[in-house]
Amino acid sequence: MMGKANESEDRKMSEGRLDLASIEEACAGESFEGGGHLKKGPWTSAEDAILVEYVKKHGEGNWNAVQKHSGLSRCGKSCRLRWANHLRPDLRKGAFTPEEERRIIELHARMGNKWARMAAELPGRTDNEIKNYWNTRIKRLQRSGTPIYPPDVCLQVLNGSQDDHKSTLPTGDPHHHDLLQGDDFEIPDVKFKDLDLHEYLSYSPKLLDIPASSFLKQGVGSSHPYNYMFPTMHPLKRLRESETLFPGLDVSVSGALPVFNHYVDYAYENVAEPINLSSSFDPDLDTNDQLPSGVLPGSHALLNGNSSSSKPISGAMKLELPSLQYSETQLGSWGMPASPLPSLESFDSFIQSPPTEQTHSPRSSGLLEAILYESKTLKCSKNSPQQTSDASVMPGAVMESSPMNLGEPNSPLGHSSASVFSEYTPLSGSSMDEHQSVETMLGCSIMPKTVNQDPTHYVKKKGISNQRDLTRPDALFDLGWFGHSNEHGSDQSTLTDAIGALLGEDHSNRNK
DNA sequence: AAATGCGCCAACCGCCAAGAT
DNA sequence: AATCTTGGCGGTTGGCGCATT
Repeated sequence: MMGKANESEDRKMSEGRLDLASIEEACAGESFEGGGHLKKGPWTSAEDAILVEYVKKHGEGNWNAVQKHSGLSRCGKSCRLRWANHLRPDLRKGAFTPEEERRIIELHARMGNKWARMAAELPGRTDNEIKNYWNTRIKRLQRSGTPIYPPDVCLQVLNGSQDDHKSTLPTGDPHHHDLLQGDDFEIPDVKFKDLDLHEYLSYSPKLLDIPASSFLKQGVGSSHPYNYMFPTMHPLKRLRESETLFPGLDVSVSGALPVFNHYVDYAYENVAEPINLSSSFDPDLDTNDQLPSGVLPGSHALLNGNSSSSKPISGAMKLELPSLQYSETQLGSWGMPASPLPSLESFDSFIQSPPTEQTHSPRSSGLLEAILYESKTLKCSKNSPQQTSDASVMPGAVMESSPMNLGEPNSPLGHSSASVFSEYTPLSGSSMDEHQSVETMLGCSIMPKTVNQDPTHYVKKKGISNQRDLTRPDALFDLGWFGHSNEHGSDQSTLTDAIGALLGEDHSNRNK
């Protein structure tokens, strides 16, 4: 494009070869120079030269002074971007190497769309570059129906994040940064146990007839280069509200909702009344054709009271479906026995991937998150006296009576859970009133944990909450979802139970 | 050969946080 | 304390070039 046209010249100029004639030309060419009009659009080599010269003289920063000192009719912002993305001498040009690509995948798995932070991990690369790369890659995968994260990356992230977080703990090695280097957040007072994820996932091994560890590990070594387990998650935009949404709430708790952080966000945004949230998996509705019209299978109907549920699944759904690809073929490629796997429908009930065509969207909830979310909510539903569902009954039927499901066909909650989990981006802030609603909605109280007596502690610490990308696959670990037992001593067991129940449920359904 | 679609990527835009005034 | 300025970040746009039809 524009840049391409100037690419060669840009390179030349960025190498420091100034052409004074070009500079004059650039300045002269700006008829509006100094007139308050700032040029936009592609940079010319002459402009680049001016900027390079300016930076040589004055160094980086104070970009708004560029115009004043150099006569360049570009806003400071534009100058900064141009310098950072194209003129910096330490820039590394050219295509990403395979190592870099893998690194990007890993980083994205950990950080989400934190391009700048990712760029910091990739010397010579810019956030824009990475972002572009990722976006095009997403599109490609979207088209091909391939999940985003390779299983080995997922595993690495999962395992690695545990380590990483241990390292971020007060007792951890402060020099161990690895992929989390540059994270400006901490997890204060979060005590990780030597807990193996596999314990959780193997809680109900019968269920899949394979150890849950295999579940995760099967993907490693898959011959499928893009046999990814986790989909791309759209991290919350800036969940600034999160701090105020959960005032005084232990980050390990508020943060321990990564699975449905979008949901929470969403809920805060839209839920006016307390609602009962439980797993909405309805064993009786585990096939699409049995569903009431417009109702998505499983838990996702739960959140579907509205447009999503009322409109045809196809089409719009395509944009919201998880990128987890559960084609039998792919499952097989993960090395997992086909039969022991939960039926597609079963998994779909978790993650709302309609067992229809191979749909794909990188912008969707991940399997692990979905499972955990479901399990968590399931547990919550069991514990919540407000739940209309019998704990012994498969969760999900509840949703039929969910106000958001029945009463508000146009409620935004009608989004599929997948979309809610992964896609929904709040349009505005939320209120404390809504906070209350969500707690109720979740069907279980989110127990505040006084990690820091100052409820604004995390807010003050440059966005401990909002900077942490809760949608990252490892967010669970980051935030102590796994291996973190709060003082209520319930998280771990709760989760374990919930997963067990959930998996068991799934299992039972599979055997139907 | 022309039309169309898609990939790539530079640049812009809006928002936000931090610092300065 | 309020306002302004600056820099940074993430999302989006739009144009060029290539491939396909």
